[in-house]
Amino acid sequence: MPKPSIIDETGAVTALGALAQPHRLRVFRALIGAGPSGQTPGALSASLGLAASSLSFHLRELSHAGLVSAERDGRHLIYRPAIGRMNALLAYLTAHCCHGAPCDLAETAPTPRKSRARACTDC
Amino acid sequence: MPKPSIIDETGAVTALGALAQPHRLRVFRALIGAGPSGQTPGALSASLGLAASSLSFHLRELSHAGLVSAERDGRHLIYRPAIGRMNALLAYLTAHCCHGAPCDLAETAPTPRKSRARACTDC
DNA sequence: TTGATATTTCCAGTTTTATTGAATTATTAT
DNA sequence: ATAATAATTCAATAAAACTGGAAATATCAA
Repeated sequence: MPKPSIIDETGAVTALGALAQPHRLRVFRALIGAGPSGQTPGALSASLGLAASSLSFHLRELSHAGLVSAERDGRHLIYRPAIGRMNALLAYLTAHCCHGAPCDLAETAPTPRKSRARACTDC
Repeated sequence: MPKPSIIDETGAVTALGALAQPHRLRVFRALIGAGPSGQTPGALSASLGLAASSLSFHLRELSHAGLVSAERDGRHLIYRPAIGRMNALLAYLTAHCCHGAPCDLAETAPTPRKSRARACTDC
């Protein structure tokens, strides 16, 4: 189970910024699609049509935001999505920015009897 | 009930970018906190300590992303959060960027019997 | 109409992002 | 050792974002 960490405002801004770029969102989605086995920059570069140096720049942004991790395997690097971090971002947005309706999925799910998370933690 | 619209990749990038700035995230959160009655730029400017022109710039970004709406009331403008759009963004991220665990809140909720939304719609 | 208030638009300056090719580092194979 | 592969870092540049003051716009009040 991915670590259920929490993210603070600064972290949320950084993570949002990391995803707020067409190429980077594609890279991240590709890694999500790849699953736990991850993908190498070479493969991403080929499938997304990005210059190696440009891709490297974007991977660094994602990594800095904590949304991906990298591990060396021989002369390859393997990048993997940090799902726990993504969930933390979603949880932050749901808690602080989504008054009234946590998220569409939860909306159709039956309300848990115990403590349904309040929409906006601040107010 | 806020319109359950959907958002495409471009829209998601724009919305993410709108929230990926400290001042704008604060502005948006303040509007969420204000609820349906909204807030005027003057009030936001005062409470957040932003220059009027700077705030106006940020409100335009949020508005352009569809995350807030504005209505004139006398010589005031009233900005309100577009919760439906925010939910659409959350839904997009959950569907496309959150393999394995839709979101922390849903995680603790009982799984609906019918069709639990697949984690990643693409893959 | 004149004046005051609320807000946006315009503008100039600064900072941050993104892109590309060349150089560099790391690893493997011969 | 040498060459080849995988990826990053560096440097230069172009484009976009952010800021704050001044000017413009819209509305209300006297």
